[in-house]
Amino acid sequence: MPDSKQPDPATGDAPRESEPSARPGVPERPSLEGLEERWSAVWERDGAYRFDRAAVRERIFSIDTPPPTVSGSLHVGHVFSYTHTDTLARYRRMRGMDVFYPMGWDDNGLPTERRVQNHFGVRCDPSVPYDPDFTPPPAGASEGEPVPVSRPNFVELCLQLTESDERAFEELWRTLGLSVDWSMTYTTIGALAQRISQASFLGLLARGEAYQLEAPTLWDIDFRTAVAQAELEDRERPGAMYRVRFAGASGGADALIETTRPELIAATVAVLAHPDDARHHELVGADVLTPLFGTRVPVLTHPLVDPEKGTGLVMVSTFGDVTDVTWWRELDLPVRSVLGPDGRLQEVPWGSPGWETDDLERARASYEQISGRTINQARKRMIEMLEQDGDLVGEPEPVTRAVKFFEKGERPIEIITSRQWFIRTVEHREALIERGRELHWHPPYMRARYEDWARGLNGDWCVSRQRFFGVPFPVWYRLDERGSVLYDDPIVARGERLPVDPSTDVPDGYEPAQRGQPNGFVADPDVMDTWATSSLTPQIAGHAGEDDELYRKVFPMDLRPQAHDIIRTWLFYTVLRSHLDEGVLPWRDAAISGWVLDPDRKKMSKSKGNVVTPMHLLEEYGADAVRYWAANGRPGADTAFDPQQMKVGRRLAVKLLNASKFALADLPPEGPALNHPLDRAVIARLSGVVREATSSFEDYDYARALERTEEFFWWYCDFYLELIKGRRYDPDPDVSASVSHALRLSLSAFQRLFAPFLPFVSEEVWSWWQEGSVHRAPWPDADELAASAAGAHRNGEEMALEVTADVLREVRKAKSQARRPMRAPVRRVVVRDTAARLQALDLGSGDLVAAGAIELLEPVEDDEFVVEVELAPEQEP
RNA sequence: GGGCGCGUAGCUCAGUGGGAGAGCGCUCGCUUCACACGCGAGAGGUCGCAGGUUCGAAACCCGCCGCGCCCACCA
Repeated sequence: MPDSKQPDPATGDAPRESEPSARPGVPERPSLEGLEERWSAVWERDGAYRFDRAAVRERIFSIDTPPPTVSGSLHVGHVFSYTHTDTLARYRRMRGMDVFYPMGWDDNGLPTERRVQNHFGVRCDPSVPYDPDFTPPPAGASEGEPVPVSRPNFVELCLQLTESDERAFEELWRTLGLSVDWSMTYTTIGALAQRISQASFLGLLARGEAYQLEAPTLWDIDFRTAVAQAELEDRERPGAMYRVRFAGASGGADALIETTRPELIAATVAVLAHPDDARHHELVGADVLTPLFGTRVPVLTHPLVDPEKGTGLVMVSTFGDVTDVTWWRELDLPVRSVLGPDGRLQEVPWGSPGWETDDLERARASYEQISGRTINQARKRMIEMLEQDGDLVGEPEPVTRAVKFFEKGERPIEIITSRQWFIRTVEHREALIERGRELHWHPPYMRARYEDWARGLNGDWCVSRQRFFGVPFPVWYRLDERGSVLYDDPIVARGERLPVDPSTDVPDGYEPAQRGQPNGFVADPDVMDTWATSSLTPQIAGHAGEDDELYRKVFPMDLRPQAHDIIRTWLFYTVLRSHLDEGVLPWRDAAISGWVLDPDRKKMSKSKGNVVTPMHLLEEYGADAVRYWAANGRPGADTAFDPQQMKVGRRLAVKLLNASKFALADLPPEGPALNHPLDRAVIARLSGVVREATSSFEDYDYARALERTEEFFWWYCDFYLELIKGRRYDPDPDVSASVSHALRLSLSAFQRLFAPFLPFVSEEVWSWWQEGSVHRAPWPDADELAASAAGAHRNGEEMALEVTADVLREVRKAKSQARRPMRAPVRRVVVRDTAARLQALDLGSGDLVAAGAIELLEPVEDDEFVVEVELAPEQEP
């Protein structure tokens, strides 16, 4: 409860009655309840975190915030890493920087599509015409087949759903106290992001850095879209190794190969051995026949073949895995494609060119058995047929192997030939590695992940996706007089028209009626990989091409914060785009966060069902407490989810409330200088802590800054505040003046040191006695504090504080062991110690005898520190 | 198979050349004039294992073991 009659703690003056003070004074019973709501409203009202675009570049600190994927809800892992960034932002702001800290929402892409399909029970069908009056079926109502809707209708549903998610996300971030400038928010599906993505793409196309190619592509058979190497992950899957006989053609020797994919025998184009493998020398150069189909395939050699595996012979099919693609390319083999985009075996023209066979009837009959079936069904049937024909040799051997999956997919990736857009990556590999070395990594070892990834790239970045909710490619194709698509010379949109949707917009010089007609045009049907947009977040956030004055002030950015799992995607691609478009690194520093692990040290993920949602944590422990837990996670280190740490954080916040109340409520007037040794000593130590916290923050190590501050703060409360109580309440203003001064200095520093971590409680205690927001206050100055405490070290005063605390600890121990209260009087304390320490003790003995209720303090010179405590006899009740 | 990280008290983790630490948990005590959302005290460790460098190693070097992550040509 604010008390307007009490003296103003900052000045000691009585508040002016006529002018209601902005400073409410120290409340009777300070509390954490409701601080989030109260202060976030004030910060919003005052624009506390508003970016000031008038600032000069040197005073700007710009942050390339990760736009969280808008699909469902944020989890505690987001809270973790976004808190790390926020502490850094708040530190820089207090250092006087104008912090550019926008938020983005990554709403475009597959996760949203999937969510919309499930939520509304619809499916996108681009052949359906747009229905302007379409209303979706009520959520959960559709039991049966999903309703086909047009692409524009589908996109509308996506926008509708993401918008409500984004409101919920913003609400959570505000409750957590992220100091973002909410007037700068962007989305990856918005017009700005679309324009920048399309403009960048057209630039790359004009410079030959983007190209279109019909080639074997990583393909997800469920989503029916191409995916990129960076989106693959390995999953262990049980399988079996089959040994299969390929009969020698024209009476030659048989070849025994081993494969896990017998369903691809019809797609086999060669059998390979290692060039040095003597076992197969006579076979090399001959032809063998595929079992069941009788296709002639050559036996060739290639150094990648591992002679140790199986028989040393391997079949090459188009395409079973990425190695097949290498062999196919390097040995210039033909394509025999059996797998369709839907993951079923497709019709094959046996007997026509490329599908010649020594036994046409048998080939057709065999293929009849698997045509139209799924991969698993075809595999099963093939094994049965091979077994019947005696071409399956021995027993299949069960194996567990790593299979590549699209990270969001449910069935293994296949490789299917299709026309896709690519951005050149491989030829820039060395330059990109060099960019990675220019970047300052926190922690430094994270750079290895970047370099490993860059070195391991085996193809250019496939950026086209056969999906709907994304940024379309701004191109059309001409149709010839027969209506065939002419891919080689796309019509590109003019820059002023961007963003365009080629499926509804019409290219210059054409009429809408010419769409799909002979001599007319068609739209490129694809959208961009979501990373193709989010790799441009620095440009999007900075409004490149739209507000170049702003862009020049914030780009290249100062900081990219993100988690380590997306170094190969988000970080790598952003470096690539900036390198290709601007020829610079997109940021100077990268701060890499770890993951939140569940208590069993497993990664939290939706599929494991161990995800913790954060809102109830914020409600139960308070935002500051949750932030405290997060800020304890070292940069880059995976950290266990631990509500216990949140309780500790809450304790710390309460302690700051109470210590501030003790120090500031009815504080006597301060003197001009610190004239007591212990006051100078504590400020000298505080100066060291500020120095350490500052250098930790400069090194992006928020966790160390917090740890050092916290450690000293608890010590300060337990020892210094106890020691000075006598002088604090002394009615003689000459006695209390120095301690009053020290309390102001120290509390002011503590409140500011904690502000990046505990923004709500820090603002609360700051508001009791200071003008303005603590988050706009200058970061404590170690040199200034050291100057206030000048001479403390030289005069042995720091030692005085140390020895005084040592003795107080011994006195407390004696009382505790005697099971007496801490205020129990002590008749006599004998302190044995070195002369230097006894001399120092003398400087603090006044506070010591008061705090310990000591009647007689007796120093005795000795080599070893020993304290003898003689308690006064217990009084009878 | 390669790379990176980690291994310190029951738990979570600091500590990078000289004394083995913190918080939580546990035990005991204390209505103390900021705080019982508190205060004080205590028990608890072969610093993964083995070797080396050094006057001295939890720390530096070599090897091994275990855990995690990333990557790989995964047939």
